[in-house]
Amino acid sequence: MKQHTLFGETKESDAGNESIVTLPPSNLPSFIPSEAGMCKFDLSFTIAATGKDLTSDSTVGIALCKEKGKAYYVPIRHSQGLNLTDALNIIKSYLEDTSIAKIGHNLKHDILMLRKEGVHVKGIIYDTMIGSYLLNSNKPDHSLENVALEYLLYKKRSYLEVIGKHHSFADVPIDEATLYAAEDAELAMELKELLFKKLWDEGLEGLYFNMEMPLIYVLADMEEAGIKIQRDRIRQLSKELDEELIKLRQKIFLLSGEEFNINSPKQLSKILFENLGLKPLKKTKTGYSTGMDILEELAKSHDLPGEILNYRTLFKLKTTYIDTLPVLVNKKTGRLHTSFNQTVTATGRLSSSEPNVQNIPIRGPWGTKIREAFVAEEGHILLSADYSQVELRILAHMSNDSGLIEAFKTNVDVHTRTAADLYGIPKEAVTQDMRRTAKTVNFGVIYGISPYGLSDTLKISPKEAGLFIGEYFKKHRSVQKYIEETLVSARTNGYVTTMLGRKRLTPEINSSNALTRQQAERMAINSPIQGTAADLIKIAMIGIWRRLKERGLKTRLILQIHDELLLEVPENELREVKNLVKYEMENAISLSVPIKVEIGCGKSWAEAH
DNA sequence: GCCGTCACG
DNA sequence: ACGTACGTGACGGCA
Repeated sequence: MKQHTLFGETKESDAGNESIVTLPPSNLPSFIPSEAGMCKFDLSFTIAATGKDLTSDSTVGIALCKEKGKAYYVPIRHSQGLNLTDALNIIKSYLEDTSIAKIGHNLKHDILMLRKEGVHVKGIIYDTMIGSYLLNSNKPDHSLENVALEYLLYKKRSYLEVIGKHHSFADVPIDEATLYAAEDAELAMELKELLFKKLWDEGLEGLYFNMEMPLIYVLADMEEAGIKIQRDRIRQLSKELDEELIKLRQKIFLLSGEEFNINSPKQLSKILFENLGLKPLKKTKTGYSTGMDILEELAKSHDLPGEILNYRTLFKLKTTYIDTLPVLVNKKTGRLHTSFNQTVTATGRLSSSEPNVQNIPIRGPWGTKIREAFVAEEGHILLSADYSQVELRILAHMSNDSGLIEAFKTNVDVHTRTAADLYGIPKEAVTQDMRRTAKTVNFGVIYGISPYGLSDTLKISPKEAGLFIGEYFKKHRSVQKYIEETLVSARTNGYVTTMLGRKRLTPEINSSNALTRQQAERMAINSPIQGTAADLIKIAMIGIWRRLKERGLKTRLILQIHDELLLEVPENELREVKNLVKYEMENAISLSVPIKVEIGCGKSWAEAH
């Protein structure tokens, strides 16, 4: 059989090699693929697409680059060029070959686009976008334009410039298209060399190769899988909400004495603070604040603020979820496909967009109703697995605080224990109110506590808040010491790290502006904790994904919500998958306290969680 | 395009 | 006098 080759290499057939990625069974570092001589060569590639919005995106061509100055453009759906099948066969012979390492910028996107063409990228990958992210997670933009500008001092021509007066990329003359697409592939190849060295210098190579790169495949599968929602159920909710909103509007206008746009904070301010003469409690940049905490306070002296809050709740649920989710259901799959963004957050968490599946309502009756519309496919069950108090457990481990460690080892309620400490009473005497206060303090510690922040949340004076904080640190000297050490290290190194070595730069930590400096200090305290929790669940996701593949199970990971994983499980796999998921999550890394995962199952997300 | 607001962890 | 809890994304209003 004749093999297409672009670079003149000889290609041995590797029939039967079905492995996707093969990495050590658990944890980091150890093994750098192309350095270990596992790959024949590195190949940089990039997809040229029609652009527009993602749903109607279609692949026009693919550029392949083996070394600088040596790149090819394979037209797939270009107005001029190859027959589609021939083109795809050439592409497959490279991108499905596990003995070739692939380089790209935002590979998950390209991998997913190619899957729609029946091309399944396999093997070792290097994503330069994620390289840039690991080097500085504070940057808001890791696009190829930006990264090439920062590291190569190269100003790319904009996509719109290339399209020019043509209708789409498919109509750009093929010579020009080749230059443009090949340039992207070349840039990624150059960036890989440069960023790779920097990652190695900073000790980030383990995180890169053993966590973020494998995770690309996991996230691609999750996005591709999507989740089923019951559209008729949501439409029903929309009708109910409409009726409620109409009633609320009338009530509000009656209380206000006039009609106005309730959604306009400016118009609302006039009603509240001018017409009704209520006391404005806080200012924003543009006027008086009408935020939730303020309206809750004002609700004590007038009926209107409470109704405004009710209105806002329902309006939010309707516009952001009820009316939007059905529109985003994919026509082909009938399911909802989010994007999991791997290079957005400063701490190492994922984010989710279009739609954001990480902020689907859960509280209140409407939260339940909305989550009831997220369901398992026929013959399947949704399984939700939740880390319990994961950030506090991580704090216990990182600070090595004997009190916290003992609390988790003996499985007592940690907030109740903190309450007993704070009030100096036995656990049995702790009231619900005391426990709630202690819970807020525990969260506060993770957020980089301050008397002002705590007083604001607890609605007590900063002085009282300061007493709580003092009492907490008296009982948890190790936590206090840990925080101080973290700050010292941030000040001297200019960054903080997670347990797995993920970095967050802290450029403002020595600022002469106290406000700026204190803000940087809170970030420096919070990031190692939030970031370690992010590392933990990422390792668990890769572990689960591998085990599922190993055992040939049909179960799919569907969603990640920071400390929760949602899986869609065929009924007959449920028992096995429950154990598998719990094990991988609880043993992803080893702490000096147990890691606890709670599992729930059901036909809907509401039932499972 | 920014601001205020609010949904989630 | 100053005055913030950490991390996100999406909406409507308004320049």
